[in-house]
Amino acid sequence: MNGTTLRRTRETKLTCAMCPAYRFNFCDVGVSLKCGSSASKSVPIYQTVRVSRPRSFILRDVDLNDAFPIICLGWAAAFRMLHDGQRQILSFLLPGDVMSATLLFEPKLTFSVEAITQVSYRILKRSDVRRVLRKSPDLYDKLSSIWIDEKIRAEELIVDLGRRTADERIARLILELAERLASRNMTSEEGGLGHAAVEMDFPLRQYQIANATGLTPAHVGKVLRTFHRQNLIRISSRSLSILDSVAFRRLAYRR
Amino acid sequence: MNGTTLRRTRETKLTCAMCPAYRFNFCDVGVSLKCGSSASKSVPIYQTVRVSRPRSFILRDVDLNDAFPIICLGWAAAFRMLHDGQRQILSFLLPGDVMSATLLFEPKLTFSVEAITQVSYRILKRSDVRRVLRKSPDLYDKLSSIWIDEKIRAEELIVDLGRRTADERIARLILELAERLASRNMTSEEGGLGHAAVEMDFPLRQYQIANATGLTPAHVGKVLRTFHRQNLIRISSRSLSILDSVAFRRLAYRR
DNA sequence: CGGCGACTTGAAACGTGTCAATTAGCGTGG
DNA sequence: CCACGCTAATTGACACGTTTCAAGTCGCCG
Repeated sequence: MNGTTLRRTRETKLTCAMCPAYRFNFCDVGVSLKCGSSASKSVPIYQTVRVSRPRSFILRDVDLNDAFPIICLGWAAAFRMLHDGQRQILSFLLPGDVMSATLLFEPKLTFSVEAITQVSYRILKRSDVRRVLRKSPDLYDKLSSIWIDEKIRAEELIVDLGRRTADERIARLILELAERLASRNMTSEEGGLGHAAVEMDFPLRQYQIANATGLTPAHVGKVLRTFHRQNLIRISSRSLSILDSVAFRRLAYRR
Repeated sequence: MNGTTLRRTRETKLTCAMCPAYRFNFCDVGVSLKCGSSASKSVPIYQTVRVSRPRSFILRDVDLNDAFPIICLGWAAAFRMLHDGQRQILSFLLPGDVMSATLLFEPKLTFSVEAITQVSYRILKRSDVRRVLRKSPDLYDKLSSIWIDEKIRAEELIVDLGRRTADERIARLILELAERLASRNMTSEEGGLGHAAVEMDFPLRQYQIANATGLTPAHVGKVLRTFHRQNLIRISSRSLSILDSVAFRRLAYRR
């Protein structure tokens, strides 16, 4: 049985040691909780690891469960659905991201999460996490950066949707993802001479970009095409390169 | 010296007992911290009370201070400013609202806050609040609802800006404010027979509605006018009535 | 090979923005 | 108390960006 024949969501034998988020040390949650940053001794946290296929749900907003899931591998999208079936993506989730920081406090979700690529994720028990937190409250401060980040990204998305053009929104989305991937060592420099290009995996479909930027798939396609023609970026086979990051950034920040 | 001749921001003798947020018992923060919901004895928290004039800054995003401010009276707006001077309002702040929940964890602001009406607010010392939190960590859960609310409203705004028309955005903003005011007993029923109208203070300028909904002042005016013509709402002298809340709600939620 | 989903492209429609001219409203100062 | 002056609201003509719709291509997987 290989990855592509996975049926639905299922549990695997994947351990933390195999998880890139943990290995590259950007899975702060796991590290904090297991190493017990305070003097308190390590508290055992029950974990399961699951794998979801592309386009399958990972969490539904109606579910009430005792889970605190963290992405180990792959991309996912947190989104809300409207009555008419339209979607608005609130954020893309990358390896090391907690799916929803609010789960620290309430077992309620404010959105659903869907796998974009194949996604493997660990599920900590919410009650375990809360128990650890209660034991060493200084962890609150460490974990607070998680939801502060969530909040900041949400606010930035509000500004994008409220006040920026399609070109700016798309450019900024790409740059945001590039930065988040870079901080995870998930980008590579293609050595151009004057200006090195940055390359990254980019599994997003145009309709997903549209759902994140409040645009139409058709229009996203047109904008990406103009970026391409201007030699700002190159997209091919689920991979994206920022060719002229100076010009691209100027476009995104409108100065 | 009366209220209208206030110069700039200044301190007053206003006490908590005079603050409507406290009196009506919707200032959860003050109540929790002072009553010490847990068994721990009440911890003294240093407070000052200030008054800001309309259109004056209450907090600047560049400030770094040790404050944890709570609105007692009046309306304010949390917003981000773009390079070109444009603004995007992230949320309106009403009596009882904490200005920024992130101040619980970091002395950094992600936005600025400006007074819309005259605003009186209490400033708790951040370090005091944190000390109390450390003493009784069960307060984290009580306070968590504050920033979960913040987050949910941010997400709803994202959906509005990304996926809804001007009419829907404006109608939903009005309904959101009506609900938040109602929960504070700050609305009144104008007894219509079949459908009672809901009336509330509404100090927002059209350009402020525009800055919150990602629209243009001119267009906001046109939409409000159509609402008026359809007898859905009535606006006069800083006061708004929802005349036909059924039809208005249908408009806002597009079914 | 067939079929489906994703992407491309273009024409036309639509919603919202832009701009400018005018009016209304309100606080301030004479 | 009135007049001034600023800010907000109103309105209309027009421009622009984005959507809508439809037709067609491409590539992948079964």
